[in-house]
Amino acid sequence: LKEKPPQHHICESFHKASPTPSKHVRNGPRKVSDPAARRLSLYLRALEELAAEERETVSSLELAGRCGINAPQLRKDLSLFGSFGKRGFGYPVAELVPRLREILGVSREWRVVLVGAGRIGAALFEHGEFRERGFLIVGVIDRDPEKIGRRWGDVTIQPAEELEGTITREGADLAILAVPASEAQAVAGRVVKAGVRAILNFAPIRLDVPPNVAVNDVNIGLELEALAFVLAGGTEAP
Amino acid sequence: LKEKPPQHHICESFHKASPTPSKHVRNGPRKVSDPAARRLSLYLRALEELAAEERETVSSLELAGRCGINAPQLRKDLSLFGSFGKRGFGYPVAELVPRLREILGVSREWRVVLVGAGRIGAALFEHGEFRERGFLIVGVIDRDPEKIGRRWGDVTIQPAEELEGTITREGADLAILAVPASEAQAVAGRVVKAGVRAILNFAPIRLDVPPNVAVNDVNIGLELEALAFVLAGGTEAP
DNA sequence: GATTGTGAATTATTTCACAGCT
DNA sequence: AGCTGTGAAATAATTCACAATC
Repeated sequence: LKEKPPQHHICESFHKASPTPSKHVRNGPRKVSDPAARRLSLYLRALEELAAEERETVSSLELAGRCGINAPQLRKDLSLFGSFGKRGFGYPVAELVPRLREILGVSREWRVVLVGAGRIGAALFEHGEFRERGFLIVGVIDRDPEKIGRRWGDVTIQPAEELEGTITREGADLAILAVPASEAQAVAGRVVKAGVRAILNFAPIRLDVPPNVAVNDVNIGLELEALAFVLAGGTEAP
Repeated sequence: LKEKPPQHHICESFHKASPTPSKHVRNGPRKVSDPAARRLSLYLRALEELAAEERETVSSLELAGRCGINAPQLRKDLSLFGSFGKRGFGYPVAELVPRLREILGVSREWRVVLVGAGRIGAALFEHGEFRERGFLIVGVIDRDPEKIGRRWGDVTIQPAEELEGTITREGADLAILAVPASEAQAVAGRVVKAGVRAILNFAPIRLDVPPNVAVNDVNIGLELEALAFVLAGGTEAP
């Protein structure tokens, strides 16, 4: 039995390659850690709220406070991508929003194929937030003959055989896997072969994918267990 | 505007207090980091599979491989709680499963109140995995008059006013918040006041709760954005 | 006067390497 | 011989502190 060295899940694929940090060549992003990247999403959301409130500037202290982060952390995170703030004033909200959108890759539209039209799939489909944020569901796949052919919004549920066809025809960039654990690995293999390079996986198993594919797991059971662990006092001394 | 120092979300509440690590007093758990705690859930799941396959022992190498973790990491994680393995043989599957269940706090039943009977709430309710793992939904709350009074399995959907009553009557330990972002903070305040000490939050906002309450966020939009960031090449040099 | 940007210090987490059992 | 348990080393992430700037 061999050790499994290449980690394809997102935490690992975030900081790949280069052991030399190649520091501070301002203007132009460098290696960004996974936690930092996730915090950027929080900042963007908070900034969008501020923009809606017509706020012109915001200090690192206030923005960080809204995100539950501390101020130096936020400043450091943003400084990875440039100097957006004005000393003495804070960050210009209206300018920073599009810059962050650009950095996070949400200034363009992403085409998503949803595999699995069960409860979770349906909940995700209805979740309007995606569309707002530029994630467009261009195909829904299910193997249940009852569901095939039904229309969800603009798309018609396709049978499993149409998975690859839908991905290539619609040019899907991203797949959401809302299928049973027993099928998830097989589906992952197929979507990858069809050209998808990022997967949001709701099945509670580790997907084995090539190193150039990013996987993000949403494991609700694990989240509950983490809470049980805290409630049970697992973090404390006996 | 003041800095927000106390972080109640789970990542922070995991490693609270004690700056002195008070090291290796074997037999009895010590401070456990958030990532380590989450890995324990992965190990448990893999071990349960192995138990189902009637495997007697498993090496750190194989178990770690199945979880996408490396072997020394796994050994170190387990060693935080004791010495479960036999040198030269590996870990005894049948013994380790209940020990890990105990450590993770999933050997007992946890009583859960589900707030929000919309798409996400319904998907969660149907998600049989919870019950298997000891999370029993003892109450469902919604404010939609259409839904109030409907029966979901053994429970009847209660109106919003019944939130506190349900929590105390049913002795709920844990709340799942599947409500719109605009209501999440208010609901969080109420469940905490009613005695809940752990929250699984699906609303894309940061909940402000007292420091003795654990919050775990499931933020699907953020997960998608993290994938977009990788697809857009955000982690790489220009 | 306020607030950013960032090297340096600190703290946390992971990995290594090997002694110690079975 | 094989594999665990664990200090020590290495790496990563966060926080601090303060000079630079508006």
